[in-house]
Amino acid sequence: MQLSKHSFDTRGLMDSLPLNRILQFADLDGDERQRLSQLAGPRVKMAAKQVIREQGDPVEGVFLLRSGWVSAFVDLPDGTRQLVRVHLPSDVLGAPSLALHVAAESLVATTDIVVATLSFDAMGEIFRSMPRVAASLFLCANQERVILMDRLTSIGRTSSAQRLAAFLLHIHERLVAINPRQSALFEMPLTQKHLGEAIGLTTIHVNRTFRKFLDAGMVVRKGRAIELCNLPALRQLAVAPERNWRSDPGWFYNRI
Amino acid sequence: MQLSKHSFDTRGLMDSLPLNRILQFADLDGDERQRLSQLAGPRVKMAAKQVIREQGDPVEGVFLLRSGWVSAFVDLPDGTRQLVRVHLPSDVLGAPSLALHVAAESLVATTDIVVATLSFDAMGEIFRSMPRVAASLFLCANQERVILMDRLTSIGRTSSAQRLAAFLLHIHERLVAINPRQSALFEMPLTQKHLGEAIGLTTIHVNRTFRKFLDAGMVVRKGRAIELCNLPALRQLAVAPERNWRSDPGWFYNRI
DNA sequence: CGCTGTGTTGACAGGTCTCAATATAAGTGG
DNA sequence: CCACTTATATTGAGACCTGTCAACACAGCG
Repeated sequence: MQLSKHSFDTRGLMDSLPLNRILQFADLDGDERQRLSQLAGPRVKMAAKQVIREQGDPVEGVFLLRSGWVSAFVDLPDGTRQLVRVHLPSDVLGAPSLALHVAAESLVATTDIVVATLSFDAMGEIFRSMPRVAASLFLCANQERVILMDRLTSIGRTSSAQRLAAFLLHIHERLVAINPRQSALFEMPLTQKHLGEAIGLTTIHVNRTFRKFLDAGMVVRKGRAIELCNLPALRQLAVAPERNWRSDPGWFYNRI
Repeated sequence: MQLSKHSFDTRGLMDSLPLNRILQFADLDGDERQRLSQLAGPRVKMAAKQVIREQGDPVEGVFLLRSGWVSAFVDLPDGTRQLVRVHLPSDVLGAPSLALHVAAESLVATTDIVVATLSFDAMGEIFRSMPRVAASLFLCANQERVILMDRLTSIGRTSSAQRLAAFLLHIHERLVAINPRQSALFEMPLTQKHLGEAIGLTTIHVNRTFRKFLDAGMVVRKGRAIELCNLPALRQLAVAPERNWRSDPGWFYNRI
């Protein structure tokens, strides 16, 4: 990992990780959370646009995003790239590449971020002695698959306006999952170039499509933030099926 | 699951499952394989076009594909659908929906198939007492994420010919992974409609694109089979990055 | 034998991309 | 704080790729 000059280590019990994402399917007990936090490496600050790990780099573990946004790209030889995932705080980064020797995706800080590392040894420890945490990671990976499947469907089967609406709604829903009091107004650090790379359109066409949303009053821009003013209309436009993630603790963990 | 009238139960030690996919990252010992086979439910035969589990159906576990091809679709309200995954023998089916109450994808038999079930209880047992098998499932899930990311990149950033080439090559590579002696000639049970649903094109455009491959001699059709006659040309056309899956047993399992 | 699913082809419409240019905002160094 | 540079956003015109509509051939199958 490229270390920022501002990087520093504050590992310790008081320095608990944001585990919202891993804990979403069921509560882990205090001991499990504490051990998980202890397994994480030092937290590292990085500036926006810094590269956490580039496609082709050797895989030495995964990362836990403590704060900020990270974009995962698949780079193509011609210089274009596909934004395959926008990561928000508490996300596990880079796990897909665990199946590979070298990273399949480039992880790029979209905002200033703080990340911690989870080494192979830490992963091994989790699977060896923390089966409920292992199951949580497994479920998160499968949740990511559903999200990728929905993105694939959006890009493969729907128009530019539908794609953009679905993507903006998806980001909003994820922010709500992190903070239930999140309103429809949120900071949007992704540029229109990012949006195009995410939904399979050119920057120019994203601009035209986004402009239609603005003109229609469905979205309003306020500085670097946007407000989704007409969620029902956006939802109707974006035909994406609703996904209700499991949150009933007993369903799976009781069996472990 | 919809039971075929031909379904029958042959669970038993002699009835070992095809575990190529789960074993790909590392060898499990005989005891682990045996217990895994015992955990699986009865094997069930189903005819082509039968639905294993439909989008919206309650999730009660996952499936192990013993033989045949299965397609996973995300269905849209307007009747169109995205083919998000082609499953081959030894694949785990339906795992993405573990994170949900109801299935995110429809699993449809593309050929006549034989599947076995893996219940929640079986999954719990795996995570509780077979950590190396759990890790294998986790790695498979992450491998699937890479594959989905590559499909997303293909659809989002490349032309119709590039998409079709990448998809045909992907199928071929997976067949080779199952059978290293697999030649470039293989049965293709997917219709052009399937292909279009997989790579985000209309059937008609798939036909035109495929025809160009035929006219160029890159692909030859032999009955229900096709032969990829010019793999280098197809690979150059499909800009998809090559993914070399880990197969060094020690890297992760030694830590468990 | 008709039926249904699949493959094939042409003409045309439409959505998205490309190219070019400009405006606006953000970042940087003096 | 300003001048400069860079990144991002915006707009128009035209080309190209892909989709739509319509029609027909062909095969498998009951």
